[in-house]
Amino acid sequence: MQNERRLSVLRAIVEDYVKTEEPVGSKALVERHGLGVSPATVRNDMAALEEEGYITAPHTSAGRVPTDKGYRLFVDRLTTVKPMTAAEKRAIAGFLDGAVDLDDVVSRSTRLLSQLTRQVAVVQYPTLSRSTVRHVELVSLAPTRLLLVLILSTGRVEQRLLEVTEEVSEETLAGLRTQVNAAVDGVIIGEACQALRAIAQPEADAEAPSDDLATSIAEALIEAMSDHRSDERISIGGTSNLARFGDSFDTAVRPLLEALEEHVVLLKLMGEATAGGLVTVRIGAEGPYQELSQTSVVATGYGPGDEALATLGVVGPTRMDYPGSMAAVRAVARYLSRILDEA
Amino acid sequence: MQNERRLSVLRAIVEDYVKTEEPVGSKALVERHGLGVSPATVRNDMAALEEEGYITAPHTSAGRVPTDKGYRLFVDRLTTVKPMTAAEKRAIAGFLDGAVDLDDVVSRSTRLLSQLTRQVAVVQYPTLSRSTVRHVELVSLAPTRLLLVLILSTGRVEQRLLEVTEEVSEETLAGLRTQVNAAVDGVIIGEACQALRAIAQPEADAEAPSDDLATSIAEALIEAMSDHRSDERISIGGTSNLARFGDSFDTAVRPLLEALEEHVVLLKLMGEATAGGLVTVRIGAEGPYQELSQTSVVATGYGPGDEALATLGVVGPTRMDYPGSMAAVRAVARYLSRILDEA
DNA sequence: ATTGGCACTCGCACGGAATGAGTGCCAGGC
DNA sequence: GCCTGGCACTCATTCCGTGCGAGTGCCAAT
Repeated sequence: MQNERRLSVLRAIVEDYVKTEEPVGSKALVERHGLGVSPATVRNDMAALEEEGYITAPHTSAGRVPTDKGYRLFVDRLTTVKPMTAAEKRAIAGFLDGAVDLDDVVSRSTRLLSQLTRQVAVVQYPTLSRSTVRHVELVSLAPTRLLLVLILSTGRVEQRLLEVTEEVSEETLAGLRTQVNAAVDGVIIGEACQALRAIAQPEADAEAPSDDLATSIAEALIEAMSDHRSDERISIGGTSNLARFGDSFDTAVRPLLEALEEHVVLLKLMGEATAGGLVTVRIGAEGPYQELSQTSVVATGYGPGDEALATLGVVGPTRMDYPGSMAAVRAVARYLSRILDEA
Repeated sequence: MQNERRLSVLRAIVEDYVKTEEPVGSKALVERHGLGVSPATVRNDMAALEEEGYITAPHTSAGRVPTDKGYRLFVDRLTTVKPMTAAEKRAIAGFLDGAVDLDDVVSRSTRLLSQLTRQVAVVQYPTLSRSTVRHVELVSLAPTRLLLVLILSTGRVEQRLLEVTEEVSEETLAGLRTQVNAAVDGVIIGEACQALRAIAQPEADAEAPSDDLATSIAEALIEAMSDHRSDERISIGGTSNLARFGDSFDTAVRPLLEALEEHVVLLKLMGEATAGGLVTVRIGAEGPYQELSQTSVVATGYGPGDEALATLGVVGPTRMDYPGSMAAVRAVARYLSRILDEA
């Protein structure tokens, strides 16, 4: 693939097809785009492109449609992420600024992203694993019932109810509270778990105030920290945008709807978080799920300080406005990261 | 509508139509159901039923289809909610018992309900308004940054970050903590707000420790308590079940998908919470939303002690298995209420 | 290398006929 | 009086056959 014009032709085909949703022919191409050659020339180029597998003809007498390989080349080499307009930037900032807590931030981001791209938006809640512990609070609700509150640097709050066998006095609790906080405050999750394990199994230390109690508290906290469920929590929005693809319902929409229910699949699909403005694009059958051979994923990582705590992105049919989606995904991830920075 | 057999015919039509998704004719009716009469007789009854508006014929030479009015009569008089089997009950209990916190309970209920009914399930988070305050915790994260944690009797936990201008000492905070908790512990939300307002505006009381601080804390708590967002929080699941209705995509599925994004609309649709085993059924155009003339809602209230704190139910096309859906909705609401009772 | 010309290929939309499920009505039987 | 078998009728759906047109592939000319 060296020829310069051929690339332009491919670009034009992708752009036209995404816009019109119909196979595009040689004549329409030269009219709509200003490539100063005749349809016949374009036909030659198209034949070559088809030969190389970048486009395909649904049937003999129809125009051409990009293949997955064609889309891939398009996003890799033929497109530069167009920056958002100032107005869009303002809209994003304004929309996200009103958020009151982490849940709200995530749900607003989801709505925003789905509206910007008119696709289905997926936002993963910030992962626990790399965040740090900000505070642990122990509250006694009833004589034998405790509430553990775990506050993380991302703003996420996990709580656990804990029934204990013996009554717990306020003093004991206060002691434990300071002990636990001394051990884990400001510490990264993984190490905090280590520290808690040490508390849970006081190796013949005589100074442990109330072994059973400390042990069960520590275990509950460890469980809360390593809870898989939290890694899997995601927010989905804009499902109704799928209505635009009422045609190809069985091949494209149905499998996607099913995948959206399978959060685990979805997360795998979004892939590893890659922060720092790098947007990953997964096109069609480029993954292990052949049911999703018609859907693409545009995703990126986000998190405070360019550290990718979680992923966010949009999913939709392969026939998608990639430059627009990539720009929106990148912009939202950037603002979201900034908000987490401040918090 | 007096004739006994006519009612049987209507019931048979509804059951058959729901099962086969096709207009049902007189011949098929007498074959599949054991009504011991000839097709001709059934035809007469059908003509009468059509006259009265309970069924309609899509076109001259097709079978009959129930109208909304027909479904209405069916659910009101022709069906007894069939109890769940023992196995189903066990499955429900087992599935809901593993939940670790309120979020988990709600999301499990959603999944459960959508799997039982093969419809889209909607579960509203327990409303704040009628629940009581169990505990308020004030945590200082940084010298000028506080975290307020509000724990309610339903197990719901709301948190708010609060920036203050002056540094707050641990002692001041402890004093405020006891003061606030003394005022609101165990008190129903509405009254707790009253009590907090009293704290927020200490009417020339000299003993207030730090007016500004107390005021802003109280205000943040009031805001958290009366936050509309929480009343609107709902969990949706089983969207992929809509795929079964790939036909009638534009008339049924698309409007429903759109309604599912509009949580406010959805909540209005679910209607007033009616607890105590009473299941409400809204059929087709029986509401203000003409876009949803093809969708029905089966809902009920739930909450601890038969007090309806929130609603839960399923939405789907009017052609729905009403007895099954009603039974599932009732069963899940019952178990969910029981769990909230225990918590 | 590009271009105009031209024959060719198919998918699709349109129209008419055949099909058949289902109805409405009527006259006769229990 | 209600039920039943028979019969003519309706009309959506299906199946072909045809014409049309968009679009291609190739070739000869520039």
